[in-house]
Amino acid sequence: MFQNAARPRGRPRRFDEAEALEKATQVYWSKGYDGATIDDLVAGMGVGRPSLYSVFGDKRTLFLRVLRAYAERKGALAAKALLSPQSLRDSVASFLRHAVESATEEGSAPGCLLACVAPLVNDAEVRQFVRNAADSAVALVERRFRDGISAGDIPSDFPVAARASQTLDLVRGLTMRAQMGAPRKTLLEDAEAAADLVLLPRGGNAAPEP
Amino acid sequence: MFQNAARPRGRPRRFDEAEALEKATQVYWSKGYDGATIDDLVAGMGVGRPSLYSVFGDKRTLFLRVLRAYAERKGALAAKALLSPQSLRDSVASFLRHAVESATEEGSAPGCLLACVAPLVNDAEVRQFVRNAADSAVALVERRFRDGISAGDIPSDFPVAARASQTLDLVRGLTMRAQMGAPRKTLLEDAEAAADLVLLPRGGNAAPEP
DNA sequence: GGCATTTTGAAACATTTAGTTCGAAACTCC
DNA sequence: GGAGTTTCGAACTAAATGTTTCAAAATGCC
Repeated sequence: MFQNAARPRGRPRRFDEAEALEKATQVYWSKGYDGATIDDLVAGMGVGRPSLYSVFGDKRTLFLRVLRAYAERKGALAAKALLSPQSLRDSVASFLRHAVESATEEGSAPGCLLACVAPLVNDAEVRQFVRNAADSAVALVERRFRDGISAGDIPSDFPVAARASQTLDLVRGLTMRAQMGAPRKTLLEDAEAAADLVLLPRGGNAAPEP
Repeated sequence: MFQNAARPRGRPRRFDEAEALEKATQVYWSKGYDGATIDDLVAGMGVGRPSLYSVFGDKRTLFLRVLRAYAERKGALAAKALLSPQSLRDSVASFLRHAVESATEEGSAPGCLLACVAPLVNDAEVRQFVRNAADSAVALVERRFRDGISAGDIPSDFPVAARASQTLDLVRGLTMRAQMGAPRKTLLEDAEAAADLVLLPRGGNAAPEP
């Protein structure tokens, strides 16, 4: 009555797969890939060791699943933060603010799994994934800048590509400071300032006031 | 005749302490703190295991020594890059360029020990050290900005504190991209653009052309 | 040359780690 | 209720890891 999907045949699982993956995210996030032991994961996920291996594969495979789920979830939130607001300035500020809030969320380790811990993992597939995620992020910001040009929020000679990658560099900087323990309040103020900076008109020209 | 310092009494060391520390830097840098095993260090440093322990202490102590030496060396180079040029724009560009060059140096792992691997080490002393290094760096840039105001390179209402921390956030972003495998050429171009960005006059005002 | 002193290399040690095995438990289907 | 299927918990294994021990080697001092 409660589940429309037919219940599988054998003994039912004691854990929820998505929930366990979320818990695994926290473990990897707070301890790093090498620093997280299987015991840490077993304890943090609330899953027996054999279940961990049979359901999620080995440590590396689990990390990849964690990373993919994390990137999908956080990527969607970041895109929403960037694309929801009307004005470009609000979009960029919201994007940066979201990054800071996510990196300073209580209950999670500070920083960012994708930005701070994954790049350090010595694995070709992980590194490729991180690169792709970074490329997607800058492409997203670039698109928003182009829409801002169409909407007249910024001049048509706005250096879209450069400012997009600078926006992401600033996000990385804020995220790393979050991991280093910088307080959320400071970082939120800096996020606002960063939004102002990347939207500044090119040097040497007067700023148009639309 | 060769050494003015009296030679110590016992069997002479087969390795140079500073050189071994440099090699250890490379090992920690490329493999991370948890990822670097004592075997890696012994192999990379060209030092026997007992010598490693008797001279450098345990793994954690060695990492702290490595980190301190690294920060001192790289900090001096960064300060030189920032303070040598005459014009402010050259200073900032040189600072950013130096960061990129250091993070993409061949023969070393990409990225930065202090920016990419140390913050992930789960140790209070390491984290404190990283925080202090970050604070020193932003203070250095702030000072350069203030000198730039005195020299008339930038207007007196230039937001020194904000732009200094943004400069360092951009450095962090560039460094992380280096670690992710971004090519040096791209990063050097982006470093120039970053220097232009952080020196842009405040929005809404025309840029003074001195 | 012999003695004190320091470093070295190889091996040993205790612990931790990633990954597996296996019987018992919990469920569905008949 | 019993057969078949899947998961669970605990113990196990083999390898890796951080650290130490110890005798032999290399030096200075007398």
